[in-house]
Amino acid sequence: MGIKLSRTGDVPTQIKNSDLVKRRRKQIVDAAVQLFIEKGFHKTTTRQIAGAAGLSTGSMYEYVNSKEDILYLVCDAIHEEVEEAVSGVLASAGGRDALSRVIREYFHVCNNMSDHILLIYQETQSLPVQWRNRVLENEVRITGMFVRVLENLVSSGDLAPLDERLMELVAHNITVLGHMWTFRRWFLSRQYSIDDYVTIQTKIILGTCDGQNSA
Amino acid sequence: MGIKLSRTGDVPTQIKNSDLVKRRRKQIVDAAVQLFIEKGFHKTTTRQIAGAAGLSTGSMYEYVNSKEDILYLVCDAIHEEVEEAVSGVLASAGGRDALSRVIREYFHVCNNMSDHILLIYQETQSLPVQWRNRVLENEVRITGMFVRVLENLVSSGDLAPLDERLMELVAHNITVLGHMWTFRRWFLSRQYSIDDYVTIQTKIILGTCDGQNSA
Amino acid sequence: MGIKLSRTGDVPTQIKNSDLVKRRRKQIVDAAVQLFIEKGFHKTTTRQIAGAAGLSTGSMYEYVNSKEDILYLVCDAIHEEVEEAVSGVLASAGGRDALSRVIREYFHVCNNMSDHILLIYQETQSLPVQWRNRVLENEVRITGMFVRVLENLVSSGDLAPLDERLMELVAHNITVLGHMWTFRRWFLSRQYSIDDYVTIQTKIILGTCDGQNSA
Amino acid sequence: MGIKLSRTGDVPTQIKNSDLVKRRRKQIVDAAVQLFIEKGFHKTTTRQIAGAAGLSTGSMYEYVNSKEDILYLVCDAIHEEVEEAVSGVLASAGGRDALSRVIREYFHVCNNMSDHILLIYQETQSLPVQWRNRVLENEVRITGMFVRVLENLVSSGDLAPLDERLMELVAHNITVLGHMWTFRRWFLSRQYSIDDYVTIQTKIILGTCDGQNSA
DNA sequence: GATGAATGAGCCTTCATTCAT
DNA sequence: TATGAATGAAGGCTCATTCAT
Repeated sequence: MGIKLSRTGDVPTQIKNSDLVKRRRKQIVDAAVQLFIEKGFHKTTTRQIAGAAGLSTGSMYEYVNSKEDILYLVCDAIHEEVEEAVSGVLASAGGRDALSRVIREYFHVCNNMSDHILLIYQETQSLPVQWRNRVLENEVRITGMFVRVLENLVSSGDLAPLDERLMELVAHNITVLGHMWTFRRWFLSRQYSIDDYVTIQTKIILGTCDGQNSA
Repeated sequence: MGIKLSRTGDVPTQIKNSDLVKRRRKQIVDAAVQLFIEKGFHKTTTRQIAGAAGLSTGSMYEYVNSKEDILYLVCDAIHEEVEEAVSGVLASAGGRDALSRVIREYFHVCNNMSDHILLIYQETQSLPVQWRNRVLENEVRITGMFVRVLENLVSSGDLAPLDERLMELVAHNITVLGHMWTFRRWFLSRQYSIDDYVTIQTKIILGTCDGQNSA
Repeated sequence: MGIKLSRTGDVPTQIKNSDLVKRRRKQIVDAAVQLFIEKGFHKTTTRQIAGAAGLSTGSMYEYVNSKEDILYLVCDAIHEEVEEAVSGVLASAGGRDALSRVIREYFHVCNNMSDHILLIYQETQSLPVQWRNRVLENEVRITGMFVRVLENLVSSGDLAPLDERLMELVAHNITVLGHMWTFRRWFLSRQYSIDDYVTIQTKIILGTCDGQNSA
Repeated sequence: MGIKLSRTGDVPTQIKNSDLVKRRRKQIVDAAVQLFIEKGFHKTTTRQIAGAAGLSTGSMYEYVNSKEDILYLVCDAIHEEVEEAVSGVLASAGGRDALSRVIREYFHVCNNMSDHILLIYQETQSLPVQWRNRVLENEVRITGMFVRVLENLVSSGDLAPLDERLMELVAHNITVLGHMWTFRRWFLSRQYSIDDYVTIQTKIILGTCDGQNSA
């Protein structure tokens, strides 16, 4: 978890200087994220991306082999950001209310990265299979972080023992309930602020753990 | 709820015979659903759709004004099918275990219509705003059905009184937890059968209701 | 000149009843003229014409063989209308001021049928050669009417003898100067009313005749 | 008048090298003029234009945004050519017979550019409004050149004083009588050579000026 | 390493015309 | 006669990618 393994190394390049590659790819990804969010992957042209990234079309194609490459890079960057944000809290997570704090933090990340998360839901399908799988794995790795939080809490006694499978599912639920805010915010926000949402869902999730306890 | 209001009447046509319109559109939608699922909206061509529907391109465009029309028709048909399936159970839903039964049914619908539900998550964005909104409304109408189930249970005494807002959120959770199976099945199914999934999530959801009670 | 030879008889039909043909074709032409003026020949569809004419597409094609047929019928109808209007004045044309009266009348016809005349300038080219020629002949036949007026005036002594070729050219000038009002009205009308225009151009044309006299 | 202001700068491009733009657009316009004259705007395909211009379709669209752009470029080029030709004579126009010389020159331009002038009469309507207006303005600017010739002649005493409005109308008449040769040449040329035409019309026009004098 | 012009396959859509009913 | 659904060739335009400079 401490290892931040940038998987983007797997996207091959024409360029030798690897620092330059990193720098240019950042430009590309930053530009692309915005554009993909605004107009979607298919309605964004490579020209627009290159332009927004401050590169010529030709140049861009020396740091990237296809438009799909860019999409992968984008998805990866998004996941990395989510992961990083979450792992920040995890570091300091301990004690009774660790779970609530992690949930709160994570849901706020989801709130802030709404568009990015939606992007992944919508465009992952456009990726070549291999990369689609990579993105899906990223997705479950994030869930894995929650599993570990739960495990720690149980082992520290801060949480009553939980069935292994249940624990995993609870982690998935946390993940997806965070996402839910991103695709239903347009509706939910009529009645709930993000804080309301966090509060209630937290109760529900914790209730799950407790309730299950007594079941 | 009993009224099956086909909203597709809003998509205008060149053809006068409205029975024919219904028939041809079914051909079109049936063809398109498959193709969209296989290759995505953008990688499916109108010629492919027309061909698969057994129509000439020209003919197809007498029943539809654009490729986007087709996408809308597809989304609408999917929602209609989901709604219909769910409302089937609702009719006979009563008594203590009504909620479990509805959940089970709904989750099975999600399981069966996995690809269709994914399709909606992925392609709704490609719709013109007005129709995108229509599709989103369909989405919450389905959630509304669960709200009503909960209300009925509470009012019949089969469920302990629930805060109004909580009830709504529970309904959303049910909806989205059903969807979760569609986008995480590739992973979850390694450890859970759909029935396992139903069982555990049902417990969690019911726990929510009970647990909340005691909170 | 007295003979109103409807040249439209040359456009063949499927239908026997020739009165019906005449009636239906009138519907078609009336509809088409408006549409062609509004949107031009190419941007008007046969469907629109049929619709506006109160016929089904199929029906229309029983009175007409092609879209070009319709254009020809339209051009012909316009010319017939112009011709008729002009020949009305001719009948009563005599005496010193006959020429001014004819000019005034004709220019007012041009003013009223501005759009129609423009239509002919713009779309004649889209006609099959044979019909294009027919339309061009119509055009010169109208000019011929002015030639005859001049001849009559000369032979009645109301106009000084004019060189034959000059006379013909004057007739063409009258015709085209009438048209000029239609394509330059947008500009000319800033400074001249149609009546100003008539007055001045008449002077110029008459001056031509007189001036030429003394030359 | 000495300033040749190419208005085509208003048509935007993807290409940065503006010399190249000029060169390629010349290829495009040259090809298009021929094709439009031969078959008309609507029956010419963009592929044909690109082909005749020695470009790929894609390439052509880097220099132009639509087929209508091409039509505008064509109309503009034609007007520029006419203007240039006429302004050539104007430069050396002075003395008694200046007007005749200008008329002769202009009518010969019309004779040589017959097809081009017809093209403008026929296809201007297919232009988006804004450009249509531009073309119409070009048209009156050319007329303006004749107005100025007349003014000079009057002020130099080579022509008797003329009413301002009359002068303007005479200029329009010159312009349109030149055009007349283009749309009626098919008929007129049976009896008049272009030189005959020039001679007679010149007399008529000059007669106008003189005759009007005495009126 | 960078640039940006060139490419051309392919897409969505239109519409004049026909023909079975 | 009248209807209107069906046809399919063709058209305008886009855009990911390449490559000469």
